[in-house]
Amino acid sequence: MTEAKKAFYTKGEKLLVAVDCIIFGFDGNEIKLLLFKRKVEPFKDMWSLIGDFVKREEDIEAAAARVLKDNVGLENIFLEQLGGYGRSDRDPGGRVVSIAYFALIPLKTHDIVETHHARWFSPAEIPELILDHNEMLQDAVDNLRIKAQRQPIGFELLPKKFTLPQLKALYDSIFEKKLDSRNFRKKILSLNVLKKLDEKDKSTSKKGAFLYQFDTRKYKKMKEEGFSFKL
Amino acid sequence: MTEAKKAFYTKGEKLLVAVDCIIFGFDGNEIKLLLFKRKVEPFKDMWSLIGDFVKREEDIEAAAARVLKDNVGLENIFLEQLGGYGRSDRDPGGRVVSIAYFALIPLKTHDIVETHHARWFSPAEIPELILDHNEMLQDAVDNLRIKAQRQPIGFELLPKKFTLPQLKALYDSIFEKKLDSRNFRKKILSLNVLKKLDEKDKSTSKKGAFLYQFDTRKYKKMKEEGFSFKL
DNA sequence: GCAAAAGTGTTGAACTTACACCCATGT
DNA sequence: ACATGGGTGTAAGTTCAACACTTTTGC
Repeated sequence: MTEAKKAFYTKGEKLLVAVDCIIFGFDGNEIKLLLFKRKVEPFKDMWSLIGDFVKREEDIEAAAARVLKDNVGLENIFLEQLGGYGRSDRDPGGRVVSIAYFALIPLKTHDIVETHHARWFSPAEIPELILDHNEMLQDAVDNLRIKAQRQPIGFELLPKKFTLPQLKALYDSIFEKKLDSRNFRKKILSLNVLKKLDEKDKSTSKKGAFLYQFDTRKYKKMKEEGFSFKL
Repeated sequence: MTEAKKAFYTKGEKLLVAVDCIIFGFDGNEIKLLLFKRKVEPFKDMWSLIGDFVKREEDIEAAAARVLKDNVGLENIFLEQLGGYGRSDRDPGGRVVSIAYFALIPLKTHDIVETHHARWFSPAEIPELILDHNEMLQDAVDNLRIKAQRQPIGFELLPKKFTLPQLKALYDSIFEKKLDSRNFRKKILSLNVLKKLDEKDKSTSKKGAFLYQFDTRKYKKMKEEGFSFKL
């Protein structure tokens, strides 16, 4: 391209662009959030979402995936954009526009990541976070609630085999209220995406609860078409 | 801050950040989209969303508001973020991360903006747009449909006084199907946010249709609380 | 045998959908 | 008087919300 043609682009001011990941998990009982101790100034050692700067040749979504891989060791997990945060004074360390992503990671992988730099927090114990990260988190929670009613979204948070009481506990936790177990079963089973297995999980009761799996084909189809799952 | 402390920020690569605005309007009959002829290379003279680069000291939302003010002459209008678009190859002119916003502007102001550089398009005649703008637009339409069911969102598109047939035409257009007029009236009136005026608009029929206004207090309250408005 | 969690149905209320005719007025 | 768009009600079907007891089994 000629210099004249490039003029439009060169007059733009360049800014730092970051991605920040809100990582939700589920311990079988409650939804949890993975937070990290910040390693750099300003706000060193405060709790923070995990993030990084976007590289010049990198798609922003790829940057978010890289952050997850590097810090949690997971690939191919549910990752969806929440939105851009760009108040000019949001980061005293410099002008940074951040794109927030939220990720849902399944139960069994939880134990991998707890170190002195990273910890799972239950909603009640979320501390003050750096910058506008509490705001991002609140937006993510709102988003999750809305999504959970239109897509089988919470399902990304469970291991391959799970029980209905577990699934209900997940929804209870997302909506912060106890759903009616009979109505919940009726609704979830009527979606017709669950396969009942011949196995029971006896870890939480003497009677044991039947394990279920998603019927992947129906599940994907439904996800594409969207659905309404009112609770 | 010391040099050491700044190291984290200086190692980040700076990128151009832009905002692009999807501007919806309503002509009393159909929802419309305002597009602009691009003035610069690459893709000069192709149709495009309107946008600009974010300045170093400018909030991203303020940048979107500025774009609207400069190009459409409107301030204080409904403006909501759609999300960030950041594929590294999305713009052959340079590496630009764009934050898309959508704006809803009311009927009466429509006529202000038509020039040879800007035109209102009906959904059926949307041309090929530059870069990923068609993708942004599709996302905006999806978003609008979802929002229209949870918030009185379409209302931003109407002038202060409007008739129920107009409001129905707006919803028909957003959802691309003819709603049942009796059911529509029942639902919209049961929301209890409309004030019937003693005036009629006779511009579209001999009988004339009663004009309505929003009860601003109730309308705001409902917006805060959210609501479900299934169609 | 008892404690603890899993599992199971019904009923009334609320809401959604489908549907067709009269009204008011300008020409 | 007629053409045009505005306005109105009801009944059937569906969906939602509220509700309590029985089952299984490890201890």
